[in-house]
Amino acid sequence: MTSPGVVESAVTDPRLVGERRQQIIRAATKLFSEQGYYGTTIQHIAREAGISVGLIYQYFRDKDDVLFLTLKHVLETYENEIPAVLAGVEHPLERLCVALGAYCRVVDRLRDATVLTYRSTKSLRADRRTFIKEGEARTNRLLETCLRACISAGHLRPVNDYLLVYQLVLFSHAWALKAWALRDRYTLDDYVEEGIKLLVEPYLTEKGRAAMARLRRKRRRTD
Amino acid sequence: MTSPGVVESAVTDPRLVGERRQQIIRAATKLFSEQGYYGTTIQHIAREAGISVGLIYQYFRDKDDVLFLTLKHVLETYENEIPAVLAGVEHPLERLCVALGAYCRVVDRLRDATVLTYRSTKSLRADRRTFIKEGEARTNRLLETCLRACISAGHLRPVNDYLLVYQLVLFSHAWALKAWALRDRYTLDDYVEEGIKLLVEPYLTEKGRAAMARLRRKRRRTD
Amino acid sequence: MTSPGVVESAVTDPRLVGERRQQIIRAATKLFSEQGYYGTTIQHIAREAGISVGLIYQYFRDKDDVLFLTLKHVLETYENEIPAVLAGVEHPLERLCVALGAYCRVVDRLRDATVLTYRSTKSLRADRRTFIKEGEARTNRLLETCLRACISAGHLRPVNDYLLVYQLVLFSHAWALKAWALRDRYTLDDYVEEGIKLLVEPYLTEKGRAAMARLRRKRRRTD
Amino acid sequence: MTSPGVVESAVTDPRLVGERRQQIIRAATKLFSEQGYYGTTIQHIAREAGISVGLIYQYFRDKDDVLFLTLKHVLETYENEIPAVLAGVEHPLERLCVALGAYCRVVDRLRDATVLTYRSTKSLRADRRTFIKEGEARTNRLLETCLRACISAGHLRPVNDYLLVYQLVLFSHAWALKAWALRDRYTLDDYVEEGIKLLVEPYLTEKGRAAMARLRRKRRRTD
DNA sequence: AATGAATGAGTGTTCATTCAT
DNA sequence: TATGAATGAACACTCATTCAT
Repeated sequence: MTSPGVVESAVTDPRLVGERRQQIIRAATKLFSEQGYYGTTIQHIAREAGISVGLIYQYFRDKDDVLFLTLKHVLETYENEIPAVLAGVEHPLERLCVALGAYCRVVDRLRDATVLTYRSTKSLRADRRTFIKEGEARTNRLLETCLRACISAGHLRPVNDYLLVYQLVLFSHAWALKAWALRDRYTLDDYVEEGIKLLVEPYLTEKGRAAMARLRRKRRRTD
Repeated sequence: MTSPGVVESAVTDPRLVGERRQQIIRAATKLFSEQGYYGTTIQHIAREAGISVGLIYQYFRDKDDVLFLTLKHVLETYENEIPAVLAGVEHPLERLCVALGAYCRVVDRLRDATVLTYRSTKSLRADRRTFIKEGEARTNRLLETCLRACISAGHLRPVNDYLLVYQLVLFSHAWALKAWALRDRYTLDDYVEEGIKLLVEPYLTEKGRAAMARLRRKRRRTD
Repeated sequence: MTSPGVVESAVTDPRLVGERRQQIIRAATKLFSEQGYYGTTIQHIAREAGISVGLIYQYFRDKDDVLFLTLKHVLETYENEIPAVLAGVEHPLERLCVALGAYCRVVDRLRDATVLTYRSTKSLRADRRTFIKEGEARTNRLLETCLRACISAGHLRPVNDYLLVYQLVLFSHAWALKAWALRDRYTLDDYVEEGIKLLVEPYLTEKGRAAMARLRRKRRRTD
Repeated sequence: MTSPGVVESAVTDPRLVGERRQQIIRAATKLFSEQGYYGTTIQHIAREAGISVGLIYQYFRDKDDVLFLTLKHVLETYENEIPAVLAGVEHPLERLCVALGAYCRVVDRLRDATVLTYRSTKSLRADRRTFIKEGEARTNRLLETCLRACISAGHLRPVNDYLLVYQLVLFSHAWALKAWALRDRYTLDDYVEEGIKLLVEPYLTEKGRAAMARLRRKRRRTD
């Protein structure tokens, strides 16, 4: 059959395909996030996007397709945004902290869509569910790389990096998943700061602690 | 009108009500977990439970009711199990570790239902959603109490207990949420052990480290 | 099959059959009248009658049976009540007026059930519908006899007695059918009085007018 | 929220809305009349109308809506037809007789729907029931106006016009309600003629009788 | 004779998908 | 390309009826 990651369209002009899909996915993300996959109808999406029902079926094969591209879009945002923010940052510890901050900020921006990831992945066809999970794993690896660099450089003592990455990811996701319990107590920046204190600092080596202090001073100057 | 946590039944015999409800919830938990709330029909549940469709409506007002009691059952398992396991355990650090282990073990046992909590809470009526969230908060407080006792006793250095509890909870939930990524690499016991290393040990004080070592020796003897 | 007017029962004791049926019909009449045939469930009737669902099926074959006996009961009330009131009344004009008054009074007492007659007769099986219509015709004939006696005696000029009987019946039924429009403007007694002015007096002969005046005076004395 | 008399449609083209609704109401009127509201399923209506089930829900919110518009259609026919027939008729007595004839003719044409009015009004939501009753009152007023004009002009002696109007209305409705007892004995025209003899002529004044005779002669000439 | 738990066919309604224009 | 009216399979829920106790 078709490969799991590709969605075919009846329309040939690739420029138009891109535009229309973006338009539809924007609407779908909003509605799926607010009312869930099953609470959102194709007719809702069409109205929200300002187009006709039939047109959606020119750009997506079925509703599953729309959900899939919606979730894929969230993952792609992670995969684009985090490396973009890391570009130019050299110091391993700084890279780790910046990556965590970037992750949390994307979660904040796509809050509803992040929740959607937890709620609706199982609504997908099996092969696409796998595809989405692989995307998630790829994002984790971005953090894993940063974490390992810190360990190699001796800033962090050897820890179970595999599980610690998950804790960092869950910490970020929690900003969306447990928004009702967190947003009243922390600003986003404070939350990231607390995350570093909780999930990075305890594992710092002597060297790491010194490096961290320097980074803190530097940051304070540039602010 | 009705308080959110109570579900009425057309059947009067309380013994029968208890039995039938359990029978239905068992079936519903299985199916909701496998196929989600909307992917599961009342017909499915009836067939799985070995009863007729109509009978479900003698014990639950509607499908929402079935989901609600299913989720409530998960929460009640936490709230019963964890205190039961803690009974008789004295040392603050041991209580914390035992609580984490108990939490993970309940998650392991109700793995599908735990995932269901994340997927389907939003499908509930608003007041019941709140009710479920409060149940979750109550469970968190069980861990929070253990954690604070450790800090008061000087075994753990002062940390952001509110967030650390969330990390411990997420760590436990991850055993269900990310089962596909974890169950190949860890047994449940190892996973708990790693959790302690990752989310408890780093915050130990000098005193805490000594106490922990003693506990470890004691445990090795009793095993 | 069974003859249309007979309803069989699984219970043999005829005394019990009579009592239970009355108990059930009382409940059914109330509920059918308030919520209509389809808006009333057998479970409602059982609760209202203070018995179990199963018991109803010991005394009636099905729901249709219950409706049938309910409607039959209304007709029988007419057929018993009107002759009872007429007994001993001699003068043809007085008999006509008394009959109309009795009819209206029964309608008033069985107001809801009378409306039910209009609403639900069609819900019956065909043969029973006919049976009910014949009962209605029988009641009409009671009035028809009174009316014809007045004409024969020269109190009323020859009129279309067949249609005038219908007008008298409709006038009585209107007290139930259009209650919302009539009960604010008239007491039951006034309504009957107006009915006589409207549907009897205009057809009086010279002789009839004299007789009517005498009757009026007589009645005033006895009041 | 929505005013009780308006029914919204998902379809925008007003021409189509009109056509489809008429098509559906025609089918519904037939079936509701034959089998009653609860005996008729949406599937039946769809098949009778030659369309799909879903389409009905594009033009009506629910089954209640279909019944409501069906009943409303009957009332509107009265309110349109009677004034139309009266247009150009000058003489008060002629107007009254023409109005009664028009009323009976509409009842004849919408016979089943008229019975439906009696059977199913209670199946409507409360606010709509009121709406329908008001429509009925409006139709009554058409007759009331004719009747009062006759009294003012001295053609009819003073009578209880409020109740006489009801008798005229019931007389017309009886053509539908008691069709089984009337249609074998009268043609529609004869029935109307008998109605005039029964419910108009007895109340004529001397002047009225003379006028009536002239009208009769005139009519015989034009026929 | 009496109970009420259990059944399951049948109903109103929704909504993904199609297709004539 | 784009529209939106039309379709009909599928679902939650009801309730007359049965039957074991």
